[in-house]
Amino acid sequence: MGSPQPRTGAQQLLEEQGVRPTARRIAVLEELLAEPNDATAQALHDRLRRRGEAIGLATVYRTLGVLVDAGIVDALSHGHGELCYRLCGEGHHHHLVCTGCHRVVELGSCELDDWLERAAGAHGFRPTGHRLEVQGLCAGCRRG
Amino acid sequence: MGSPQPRTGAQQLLEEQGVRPTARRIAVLEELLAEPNDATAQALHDRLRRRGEAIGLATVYRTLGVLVDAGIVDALSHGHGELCYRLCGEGHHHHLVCTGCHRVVELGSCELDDWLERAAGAHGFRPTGHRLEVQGLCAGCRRG
DNA sequence: TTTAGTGCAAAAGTTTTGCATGGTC
DNA sequence: GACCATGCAAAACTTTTGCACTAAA
Repeated sequence: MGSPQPRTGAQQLLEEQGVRPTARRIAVLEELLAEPNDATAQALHDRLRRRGEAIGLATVYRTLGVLVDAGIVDALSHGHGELCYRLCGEGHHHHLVCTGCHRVVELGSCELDDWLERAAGAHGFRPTGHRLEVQGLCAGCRRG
Repeated sequence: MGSPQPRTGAQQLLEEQGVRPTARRIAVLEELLAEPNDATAQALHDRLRRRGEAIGLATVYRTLGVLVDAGIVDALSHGHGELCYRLCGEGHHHHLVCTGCHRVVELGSCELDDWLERAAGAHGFRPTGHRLEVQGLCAGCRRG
């Protein structure tokens, strides 16, 4: 009874979300757990190969798609051609990206809803979702 | 004195922004002036060809880049692989996109600055810019 | 005439897909 | 054993670049 051997956080996360916890998926998720900021699919693939995982690029893309669908990771588009992926906390939040070092911080509370409801309503819209991305400079980069 | 012949709005807009008003650039800008919402570079190219313009796809991309640099159009990234371009009004604003019909409305006033200053400051960040994209359903699509 | 813009084709880069194979339930 | 996941390679797609040529100041 109980788990005979400890499962990694990654494996547990996958099981909780009803995603089959394969070795590759665990590896991708571990890489994201170790990444405080966001990373492209290509970057994740590089790191996994360097770490010794025999994983294909297509699998990284497929896995990230599965993780996004499961709500485990977020795909951010910074406005260039590629998407960035990032493990996300619970609930609604936004990202604060440092333009100096690319560090990402989550803004937990979102107090936009009331304003949005009014502003969108004035145009006949009912807002169903929104995405806010804030650029800024973190304390370190302001000094540096 | 005065203009001997009326210039199109597009040509005037280019001149005002210090962009050389070539035939191709005028054509691209006219297409954007006629588009109330946003459009991809490929879509604009298609329309221009269909309209009879002998314009290359590369030129459309180059022109859009010039127009974005000049602040005449905005590039929106909806989170897929391609960028959408849209003629923009003056000053700081945000976009309200209908997920039903892809209609875009500009939200003129932005009341986020105070909140942002506080929220970002709590993480040691100084916000330098932000982008808000709101998804919603317009009145027509809610009925339809 | 000198510079900047354009067309075409090729290249670069990211992401997706087809298919045979291997792993998981 | 049935089904899902994966590796590999090829394809699809968006965007950029090189270069010869043309148009604008």
